[in-house]
Amino acid sequence: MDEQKGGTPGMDESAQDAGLGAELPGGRARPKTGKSEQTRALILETAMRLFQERGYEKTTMRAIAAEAGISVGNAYYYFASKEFLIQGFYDGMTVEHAVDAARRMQGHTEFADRLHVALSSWLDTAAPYHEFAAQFFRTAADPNSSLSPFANESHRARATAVGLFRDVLTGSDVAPKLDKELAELLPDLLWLHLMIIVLYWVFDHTPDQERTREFVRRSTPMVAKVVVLSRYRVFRPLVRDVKGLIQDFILPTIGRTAT
Amino acid sequence: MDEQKGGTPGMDESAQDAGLGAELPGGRARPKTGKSEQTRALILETAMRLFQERGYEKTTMRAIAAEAGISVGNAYYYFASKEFLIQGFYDGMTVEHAVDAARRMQGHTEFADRLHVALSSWLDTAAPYHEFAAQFFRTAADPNSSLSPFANESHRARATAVGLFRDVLTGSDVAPKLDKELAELLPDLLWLHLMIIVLYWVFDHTPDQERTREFVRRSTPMVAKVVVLSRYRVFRPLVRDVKGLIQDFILPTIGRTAT
DNA sequence: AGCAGGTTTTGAACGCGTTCGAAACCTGCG
DNA sequence: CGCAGGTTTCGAACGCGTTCAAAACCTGCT
Repeated sequence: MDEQKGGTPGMDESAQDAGLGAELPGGRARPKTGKSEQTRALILETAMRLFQERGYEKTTMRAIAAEAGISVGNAYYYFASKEFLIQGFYDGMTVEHAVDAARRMQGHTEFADRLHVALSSWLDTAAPYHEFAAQFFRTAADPNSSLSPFANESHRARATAVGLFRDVLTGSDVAPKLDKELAELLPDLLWLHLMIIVLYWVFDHTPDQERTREFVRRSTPMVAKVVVLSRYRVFRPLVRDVKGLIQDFILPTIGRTAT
Repeated sequence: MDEQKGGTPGMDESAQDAGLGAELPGGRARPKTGKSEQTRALILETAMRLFQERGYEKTTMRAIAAEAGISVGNAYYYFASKEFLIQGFYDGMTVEHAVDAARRMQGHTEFADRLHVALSSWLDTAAPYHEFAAQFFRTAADPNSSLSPFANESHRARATAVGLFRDVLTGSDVAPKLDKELAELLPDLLWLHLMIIVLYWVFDHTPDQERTREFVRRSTPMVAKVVVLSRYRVFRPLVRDVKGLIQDFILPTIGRTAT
C-alpha cells in the first residue's frame, strides 16, 4: 500500500536479471553477488523445505527464520510477505518443467503426442508439491495478489510456460498447416488449457493424482482434434469469432509481451 | 480439523431446512426461532454492511462484534470463521439472482436471449459487491475450504444456479431439438460457463464492469451457436467424446444430486 | 583511525483471527 | 423454589503475519 522505503529488494526480482546465474559480467565493482543473495537463497530453500514437510499454513515465518538461523525481520527484508516465498518457488518449478518437457518431447512430432508429453511432464514436476501447491493456486484467483498468473504483467513463469507451448506447436506436424494468426494464438490458449488442468489437479485427491493424469490422457486427443478440425471450411466463421473474442478480451488481460 | 464440541450451529446450515422461512409448522414446542436466529441474522447483516463499507480485509471480527453489540466469542459461536460469513452472503445473492433472472427471462424464447439475460442479471445482482466478492472467489479455488463452489458436496448456491440454467434451456426454442443426454448436461456446463465469466469479472476493473458485460454480449451468441451446431452429423463424434469426458471427469467432482 | 553513507539484521511490539474456560441465561422437573 | 442440563454469551489469552525503529555491519574516503 504505502511506498517502499529505500531500495529494499524482494519486490522487483522481475526485471533485474533475465538468466539464471547471476554473475555480473565485468565487475566486482559492487560485491552484489555476495552475502545478500546467499541469505535470500537460504531463506527460500529453508522455506520450501518446511513447506513440503509441514504444509504452508503450518509453517510459520518464525519457524522459517529460526531454522535458517536468522531473524523474522530479516526474512521480511527479502520477501515482502509469506506469499512472495511461493512466488520464488513457482518460478523455479516452471523452469524445471520447461526443461523436462523439452527433453521428453524430443523425437515426437505428432501434435497430440507432444502436447500430452508437455502436460504429463507438468504433472510429474509438480507432484511432490501437490499438497501445498493448492495454497498457491488459491491466491491465483485473487486479482489483488501479485501472485496471480493472470494479472501480473511481468510474470516470468507465464512467459516461460507459454514459450514451452509455442515449442510444442512449432515442433509438431500440424504447425505448417495452420492459419498463421491462429498459430500465434495457440500457445496462449494451450497455457490456459494447462491452467484449467491445474485447477482440476488441485482438487484431485486420488493417489499420485491418477485421476488428473487420466483426464489429460483423454482430453489431449480431443484438443488435438479440435485444432485440426479448425482448418475446415464449415468452422471458419466460428473459429474467426472465437479468435476475435480471445484476442480482444482474454489476451489483453494477461500481459502479453508483444503483438 | 478436530471434532465439534456440542451442538454448535453454524456448521451444518446445509441440511437443516430446505426452504427459506424457518417457521416450524406445528409447534412452539422448542422456541427455536427465537433469540438464536435473531442473533445470527444480526451478525450476518452487520458483517455484510461493514464488508461493503470498508472491504473484507479491513473489517475485523472485533469491529463486527462491536458494531452488532455482542462479543467476538459470540460471533464465533454462530460462524465457524470469518469466511463462513461470506458463505451466508453468497447463498443469499444466488437466490436473488435466480429470482431476478427468471423475471427478466419472461417472454424470451430464443436460447441466446435467455442465456444473455441470465448472465446480465448475474452481473447486475453482483455489481454492488464487486470489490469484496473478489475475496470470496479467491477462496473458491481452495479445495480445503468448504466455501468452494466446486468441491463442497452440498453447496446450496450451486444447486440454485444450476436450476436456473436448466430453466434457461427448457424455456427456450432449442430445448426440444436437442439430444436428451446433452440436454441433461447443459445446465451444469452453463454453470461452469458462468464460473468462467465470474473469474473474468473478478479481474475486471473497468467502471461498472463494462468490459465483462461486453464480453458476455459477444460470447453468448457463440455459445448458442455451438449448442445448435452440436446437432449436426459432422460433430457427432466430437460431441460424444466431450460429453463422455465431462460426464466421467467433471461432473463427479462437483457434487451432483441425481443422475 | 575515524567518519558518512548505505545495506543488512535484529527483536520487540502491533493487529487480527481464533480458542477456550468460565459465566450468564434459559427451561423444565421434582 | 431449587436444581440439573443445555444453550448462549463473554472476554482474556494465544499464535501468527507483519511492521518499525534502532542496532550492527559494511564499505570507501579523508
